[in-house]
Amino acid sequence: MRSPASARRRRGSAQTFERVYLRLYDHFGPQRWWPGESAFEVIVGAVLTQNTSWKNVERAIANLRSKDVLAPQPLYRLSHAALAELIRPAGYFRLKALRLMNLLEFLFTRYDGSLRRMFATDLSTLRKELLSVNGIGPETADSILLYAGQMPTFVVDAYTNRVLKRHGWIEPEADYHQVQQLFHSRLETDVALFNEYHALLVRVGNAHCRRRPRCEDCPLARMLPRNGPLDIDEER
DNA sequence: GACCAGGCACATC
DNA sequence: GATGTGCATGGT
Repeated sequence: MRSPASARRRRGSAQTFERVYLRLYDHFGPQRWWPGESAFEVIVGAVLTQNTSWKNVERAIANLRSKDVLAPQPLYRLSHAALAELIRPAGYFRLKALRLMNLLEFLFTRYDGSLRRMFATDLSTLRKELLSVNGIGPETADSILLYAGQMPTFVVDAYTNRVLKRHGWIEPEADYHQVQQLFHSRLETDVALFNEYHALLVRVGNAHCRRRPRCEDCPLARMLPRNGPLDIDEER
């Protein structure tokens, strides 16, 4: 645990993170994430988007919707082969069909197929449970918790990492937990803030930090420390 | 034709 | 514990 004095000395204050957020919000406006019409659609999208562009995920979700199976019960009744065929455009379709089946199996055996019951569980417990499902890793679990369950956990994805690393805010080898801790320690625990902040990082990552090693022309240029990565607190 | 995209599990050392 | 590999479609 840090003393108040050392907390004041750490690089990258809560105020810095607020300034970054406001800069992004002013520049891009509200992102209104997650792009999905229901909590269940968010969950399915979170699995389908693993290492896959969102455009391809949209095709797969459109297939599910056209067959009227974009809900727990109907999706659970599909065979692996039928589900795989519908989600083919999202890539890794056999693997993702299996992962969705694993998740549905969990939802029905543990929570009787009820998302309301599942999200009534406390955050820490449910996160552990989701991580125990084969095919659900930290990013997918946190996306489900935040964007489908409205639970306050920060999502770290390829965009988050890209933006932070390109601007030198974090060490290149920082892992998922460390990056998440950085946000948890600097931000108020607030679902709407976590939601919008992550969505804005994706937006700026798409617009500016994609291929260039440094992003001199992006809204975040020169906003953060020139002298090395930020300190990561180990406890929240 | 190479490279990339909103990961994750598993094998191997 | 660290590193490498398979999984697959569609856009640039």
